[in-house]
Amino acid sequence: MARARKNASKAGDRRREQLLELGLRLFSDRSFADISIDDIAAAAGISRGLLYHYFRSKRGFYTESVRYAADQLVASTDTPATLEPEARMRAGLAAYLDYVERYAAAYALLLRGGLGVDPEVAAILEGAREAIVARIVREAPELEASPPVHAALRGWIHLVEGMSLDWIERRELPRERLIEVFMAALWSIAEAALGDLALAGAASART
Amino acid sequence: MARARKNASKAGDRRREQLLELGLRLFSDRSFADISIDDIAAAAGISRGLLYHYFRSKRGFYTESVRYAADQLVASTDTPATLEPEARMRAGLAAYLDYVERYAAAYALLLRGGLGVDPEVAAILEGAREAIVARIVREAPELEASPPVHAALRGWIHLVEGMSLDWIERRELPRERLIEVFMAALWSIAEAALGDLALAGAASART
DNA sequence: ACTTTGAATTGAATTCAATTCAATTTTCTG
DNA sequence: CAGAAAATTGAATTGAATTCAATTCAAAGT
Repeated sequence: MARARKNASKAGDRRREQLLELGLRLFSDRSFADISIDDIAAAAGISRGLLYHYFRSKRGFYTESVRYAADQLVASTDTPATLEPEARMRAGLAAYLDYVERYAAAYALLLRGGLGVDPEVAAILEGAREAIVARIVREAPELEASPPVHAALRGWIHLVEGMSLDWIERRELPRERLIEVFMAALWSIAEAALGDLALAGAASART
Repeated sequence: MARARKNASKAGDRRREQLLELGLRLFSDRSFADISIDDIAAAAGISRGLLYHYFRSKRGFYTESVRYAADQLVASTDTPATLEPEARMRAGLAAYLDYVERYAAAYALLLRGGLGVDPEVAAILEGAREAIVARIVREAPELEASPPVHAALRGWIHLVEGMSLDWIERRELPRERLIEVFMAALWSIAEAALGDLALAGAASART
């Protein structure tokens, strides 16, 4: 029975995941309100009721789809610890844009959730941002972990998110330039948040 | 009858506006889904049906509340044309933060699309951003209206929005420093978007 | 003052979609 | 194979949004 449970649960997990991937696609095409449980069930080729076996509610399904995308994103931007801080930062941004490009729909879903939405979705997004901020602070020796730096980094992430979203829609900047914008903004924002010269050494050192 | 029409319509508009203000308050406390038409009607002291006299639907009511807040925000950040460009920019940001502080709830509502963010709400936000970008370009002589500059400015607005939202919740930075961060970020982002030295003169001139 | 007209207002009736649940089938294990 | 647990279904329920026919109200013209 132990194995049964385990197998069953493994099969169940796979199915769950397939459903979440479907959710990603559906919710990035049409809005939450425009999609009914029946639509989802039909698209998945299962019954209405089975969806409730896997997910608490329609909203729960949406929430989990968002969480799924957020986890993917955070995981896919992890970078090798062997790189120098600045190179590592660039590598992280490149990986971020890779994700944005490859899973444009999932990324849009994630951010279309908006800056807030319902508390649970907001918490998921906040968690993803916090994970990225924590990683940057851990990796960038010249940024001390003070509240101003945190505020600056969170702001910077909003910039990255907003410009990335625009980028997949309009392609107004070449990819490399976009990364340059992110790098330049990161330093100037952190510097300004701390006060005039606190980071001057580090900032000019990088040039 | 001409006067009757006009009066009637004027009274109707006033009422509509009161309802929208109520909507602003309600929707920033609880989420769209958590508030029923009956809740709204009860809070307004009117009947369910009358709400449908003034607004197409529950969603329509929400959408118009958002539009109302967006218009307020854009209007309240207009600045006197008599100021020098940089001072004008600072004045605009100060006005922006004034709005954010005074109408924190409305501001939060604005940036929270709502579950799944329907296209109409997204369009309202996009429109508000575009209005602000257009104003900045019009007022800042050193920014030519090229696609890269537009992309940079839209990104910068996301930064401003995100940090402002954080700011009212956590107050990690003093107001003046926040404005400094915005100013510093604006130049470095625009500069980086254009390419290495295009704005160098203007950027250092401001210091 | 009186009638007409259209807007404001109501609440009961309808509709539509989410959720629940008891029953059935499938899948695994001993 | 028996029998338990999980997967799966669809009919029944529920709750909230929307519609609408009826009523009140306020202003305008006569």
